[in-house]
Amino acid sequence: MSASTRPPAYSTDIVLLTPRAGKLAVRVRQAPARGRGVVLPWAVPRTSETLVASARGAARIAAGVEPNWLEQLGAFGDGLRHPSGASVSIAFVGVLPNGAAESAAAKAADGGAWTAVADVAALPPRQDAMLHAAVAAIRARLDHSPIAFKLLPVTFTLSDLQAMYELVLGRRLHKASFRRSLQAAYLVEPTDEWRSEGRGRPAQLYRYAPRKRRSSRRGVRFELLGG
Amino acid sequence: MSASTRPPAYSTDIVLLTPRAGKLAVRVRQAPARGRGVVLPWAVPRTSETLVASARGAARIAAGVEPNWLEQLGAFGDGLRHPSGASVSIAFVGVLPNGAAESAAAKAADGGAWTAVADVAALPPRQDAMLHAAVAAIRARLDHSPIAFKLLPVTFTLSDLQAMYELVLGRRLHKASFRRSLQAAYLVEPTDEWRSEGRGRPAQLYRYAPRKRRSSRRGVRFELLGG
DNA sequence: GACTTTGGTAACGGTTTGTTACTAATTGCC
DNA sequence: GGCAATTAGTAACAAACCGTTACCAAAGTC
Repeated sequence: MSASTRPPAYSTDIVLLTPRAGKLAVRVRQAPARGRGVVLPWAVPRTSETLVASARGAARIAAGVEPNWLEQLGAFGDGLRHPSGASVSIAFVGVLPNGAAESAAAKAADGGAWTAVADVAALPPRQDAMLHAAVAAIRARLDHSPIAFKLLPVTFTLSDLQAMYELVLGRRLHKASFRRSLQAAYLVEPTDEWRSEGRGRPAQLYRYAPRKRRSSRRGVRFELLGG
Repeated sequence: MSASTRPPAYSTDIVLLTPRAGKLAVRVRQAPARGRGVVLPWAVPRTSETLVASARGAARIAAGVEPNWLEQLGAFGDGLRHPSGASVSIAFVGVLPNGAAESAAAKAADGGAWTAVADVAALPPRQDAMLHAAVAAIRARLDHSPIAFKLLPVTFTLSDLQAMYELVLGRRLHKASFRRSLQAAYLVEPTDEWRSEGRGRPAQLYRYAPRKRRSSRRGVRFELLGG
């Protein structure tokens, strides 16, 4: 990894996301050399190591914890510059629940920070593509993978859950419709606990507890835009 | 690539798919060495070359044509054996329209063949994972990407189109619902031509001609199964 | 107690969609 | 020619879905 050695064949990079102050935040650290840019955490996998394990390790070093949910985004390369000098980088996206980042901050080994996705400045081109791909990926898989639940603590209110969906999707949802769909999906179960947040009626806490249900068997949707 | 040289750092592999006799067929060729297994086309990208270009090249060599639609599936590795010996392989999925494979058969440089996906035997483990990922990917993106249209000739009947959707999805669709959804999506336009296939009323030929339309803005769906 | 704020649900109405049934145009057979 | 068979294409009904409005509940604040 030092500047004198030959660049590695490939790197594993991780886009770590967590909710923070009502926005999606990503883990970055100062670019090692010149400039005031930032970089995503990355590693060069050992030959004995799987790709996911390498990405997990990069996350642990960067943020002090391993992500709650992790998925490969694909291989990025093709002329876009990368800090490692590797010709190809395999990107992962990982998510952390709300407070996990703070409580593990002491264990974080790099001098990095969590930054709102919109405020990230001057990422190397290849990692910039990864960040956009990561946001698009969690948006696309939000209703097929339990991403929203992995961004929340184990218990949460239905308003919390809806806010998380709105945060990832970037648009408002209607309360009644959201809850009706949620009920039909048998994804959550109520706990005995209630949470009072100052003003307003206390909200019941739920936990993620998916039950098997018959698959939908719908017709086709034709959601494509064109081209 | 010869057995005496050091294995490459990574390879690009391509899952080429085309409809054939009412089933999805994939391009494979005989495994180079021992055994009666088959392998997917793959290449070692030159350093000056992008990943897609390398995958396109592998497709051109294997099938004589470049795919009509191409998308990266991701990086595969992690202990699964691969004929190249590379520790990581970047997989692509590409599709060809109905007759394109036959008309370009002369230009195919390897002694490969098109085999129904269900009949493929003894693929190396890593490539077996790629094949499954490829089928899952085109199924998942079928209503967001024009995959079905790229599996068909430029003009086609609506029954052809529905049959292609059924082929990829692996289940039957209802004619009236399918056409109603298609009409609402403004994806096709009729040509002046009609095709008579022997018995039955002739069918009008259509072409893919997507127009811009307002995005749907629906609520969430909660399609996930659990876990 | 009245007002505000947040949680939670009922119910109306328009839209979507699975399904059945029908019409249209051709070929093959008597 | 006449009629069954076959494939294309559409109309229309009924149920499910879903966006929306409205309402009630339980807490804090004045």
